[in-house]
Amino acid sequence: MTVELPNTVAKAPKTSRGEKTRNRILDAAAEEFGQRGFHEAAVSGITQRAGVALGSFYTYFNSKEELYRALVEHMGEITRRWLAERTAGAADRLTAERKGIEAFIEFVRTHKSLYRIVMESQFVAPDAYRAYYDVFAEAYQRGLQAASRTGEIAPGHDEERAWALIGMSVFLGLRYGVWDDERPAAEVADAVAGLIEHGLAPRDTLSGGAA
Amino acid sequence: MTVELPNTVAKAPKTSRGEKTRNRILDAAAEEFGQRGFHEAAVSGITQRAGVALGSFYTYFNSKEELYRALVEHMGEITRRWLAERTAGAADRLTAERKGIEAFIEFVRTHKSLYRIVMESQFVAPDAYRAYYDVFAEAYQRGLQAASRTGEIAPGHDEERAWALIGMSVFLGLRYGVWDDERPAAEVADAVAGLIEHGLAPRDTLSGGAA
Amino acid sequence: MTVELPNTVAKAPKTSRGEKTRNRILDAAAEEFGQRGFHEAAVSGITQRAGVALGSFYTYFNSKEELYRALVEHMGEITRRWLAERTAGAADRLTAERKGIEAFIEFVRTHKSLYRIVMESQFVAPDAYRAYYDVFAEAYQRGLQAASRTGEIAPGHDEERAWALIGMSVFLGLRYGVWDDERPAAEVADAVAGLIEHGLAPRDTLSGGAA
Amino acid sequence: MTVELPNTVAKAPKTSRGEKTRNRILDAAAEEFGQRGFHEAAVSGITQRAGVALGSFYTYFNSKEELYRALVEHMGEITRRWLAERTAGAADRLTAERKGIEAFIEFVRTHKSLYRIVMESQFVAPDAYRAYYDVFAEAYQRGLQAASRTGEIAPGHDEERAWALIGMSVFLGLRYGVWDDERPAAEVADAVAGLIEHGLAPRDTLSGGAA
DNA sequence: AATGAATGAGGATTCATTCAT
DNA sequence: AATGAATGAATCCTCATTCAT
Repeated sequence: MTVELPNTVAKAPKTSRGEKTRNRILDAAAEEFGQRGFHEAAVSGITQRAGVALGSFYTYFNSKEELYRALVEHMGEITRRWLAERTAGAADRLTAERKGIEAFIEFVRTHKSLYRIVMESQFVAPDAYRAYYDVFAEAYQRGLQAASRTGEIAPGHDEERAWALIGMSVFLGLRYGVWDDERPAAEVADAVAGLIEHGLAPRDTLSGGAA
Repeated sequence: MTVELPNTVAKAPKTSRGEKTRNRILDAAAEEFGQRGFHEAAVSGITQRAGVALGSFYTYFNSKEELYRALVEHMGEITRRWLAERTAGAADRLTAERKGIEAFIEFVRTHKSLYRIVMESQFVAPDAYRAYYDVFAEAYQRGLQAASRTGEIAPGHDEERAWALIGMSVFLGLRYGVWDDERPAAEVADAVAGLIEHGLAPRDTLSGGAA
Repeated sequence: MTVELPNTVAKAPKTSRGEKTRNRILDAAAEEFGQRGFHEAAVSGITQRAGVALGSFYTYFNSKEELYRALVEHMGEITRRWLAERTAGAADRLTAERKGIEAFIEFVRTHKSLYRIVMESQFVAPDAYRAYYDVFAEAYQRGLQAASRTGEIAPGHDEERAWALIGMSVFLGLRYGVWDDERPAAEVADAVAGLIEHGLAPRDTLSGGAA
Repeated sequence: MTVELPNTVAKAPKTSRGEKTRNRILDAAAEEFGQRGFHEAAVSGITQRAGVALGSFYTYFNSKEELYRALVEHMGEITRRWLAERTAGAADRLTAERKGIEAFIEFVRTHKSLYRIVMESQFVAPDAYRAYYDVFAEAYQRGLQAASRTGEIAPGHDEERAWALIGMSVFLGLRYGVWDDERPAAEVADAVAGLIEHGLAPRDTLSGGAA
């Protein structure tokens, strides 16, 4: 894993040797944080995993927390790329929704311990956590707006709908990705497809049920 | 606040004085944990808030974590009671859904710092966290089953639908209860009402949109 | 077990009910101290075993240590009585020595955990520990003096001989009483009988070996 | 004092500076434990004596108890070296016995507070205590066997004799080394020499006393 | 850059003893 | 006498961070 330190590049390496060391620390940190959580994780544990001296940690990062934030931001990019790739070819918005849920569950399963970092960031770096979801919500919202303009989905309050749909994915990811990963992701996505599709679909005047 | 220590009644007070002290500690702990989080919270901080000696903490609780768990379980009860009371009079399932979301957002707002304890328990007492939501999910699932039997909602995979709907509430609660509590809860609930109602409503053969 | 509080009777019970409570505490303390050692033993553990309230401990004893000392002194009496009874009928001093070793090993085995209290007192109440052995040494010394006057044993430095012989018993007791109690005590005593008997016996001019 | 950490080399220093610090802590610990005993001794007391920060203790030792054990094992080596050096030139086994007692008393006097660590280990690290004496007993036993094969001493049960003789030394060391160090050690050894020598010497058929 | 030794604040927990009822 | 609640000093250990080499 190679993490591009985002905006606040605190301590950039200047040699390729340094580059390598920094990356080893980053990888080790992802493991340590993912497996043990922020508070149980120790900087010394990270450097041991990385096979470097304790002091080297502070050559590249200003603090344990700074590295943690970097990891969260990195996860944001990873997540978005994963979802984008897997929902790209969707024929329409509703198909994209189903695919998105499936992809998210698979993402969580594939990055189970990494994903833990994101979840825990709510209590370690709350602003990073919020930023993680805000980015999604905004993109989601734009997607819904576009789809409702084209009539693919019913018009509605897109911000709230975006958060609601994100919440669905997150909890399905928790339940069927983190806690129980037996059930095929597609099956889970299919199980809620009706809920989402009818929930979003344009209302037909003749539509039954909820007026 | 009076917390009935659940199963593992570790150290029950035997006098009314003890009862009072234990409750003072419980209240203080809820504040301390809610405001500072589990790791920042100090037992000494709790006892200071409670106005009792440090040692008194251990007269009633075996550890900081045990008390934390007790609080999470207590929150489960509080939450269920709150929601039950506020969705009780709903005319039908779909109304109940909308009311449930509204009520949950209000709950979060009302118990903002307490609710933090629940969320953080995912990383402090993961089993307690899971139990918190499992109880909801089971009840939710039963509710959906009943409603689909009576034809109030479309039949479907109730377990997955339950988790999806819980996720919606949780994230709306996070977004509009914890992070931003300006927007009237009813307004938020209304904003997603269509999504839920059409999503769950019995399908009409003539219904347009999602096939 | 009933311990007569020795000289420093701190808090004597005045009723027969009090008498009973004090004795229950004493018995419980012997168990707790014997099994867990002075530092691991807790006053609350003692009172729990005794089935009385924590506070009652201080109705009868001024401190944890005071009780401990009482127990050590009590053990002195027990030990002496045990040995006296078992060496009483000895035909002569040398027989008494062998019997004494056997009896001591058996004593240690019979009171294994109680005996621990004596040993540990060296670090908890050093004066009590010393007193325990001083009493033995003095009696031993008098015995040796008498025996050497009657010619039963060779004359010698009785104080040093007394301590040497006590040391033998104590270590045989530790090795074959506390650590390993399989070997019949009589066998162990027999195994060192020659050492003691020849060591103490009157020297014959024709005696070989050590001049 | 330089202690070679035995088997479980937990945290070996990698620089000479570290080596020095570890040794300072070791020396300070020997003082603190020797003077105050294991339970009264505080890690902070040790580091203060050593003139290092509290945390440095844990740079080299995993726990208070681990260091204590290291000290006990170290004492085993010291004791054996001391005795070996001082009994080396003995003309025969019986002389060696007398010299051994004298040397042991002197050892105890010279390392009075260190020796306390060994004695107390019975209640802090019982296995280390037992190992301390087991090593002696085995060597002692081998020595007795060899001597009885050459006819220097009477044949007999060497294991039991070894423990008996160790017990003698230990108690003479306690009485005349720890509690009272006025009497010249040689005098004490001489006082029990007859006991040991006649006790061990080969039996002459004409020997009087004990048949 | 890299190393690893040194630091010391911080915090949970224990438990003998006191005291009010 | 008996109870058990209340106290708070005491102590071990962790670990992020700094610094000298």
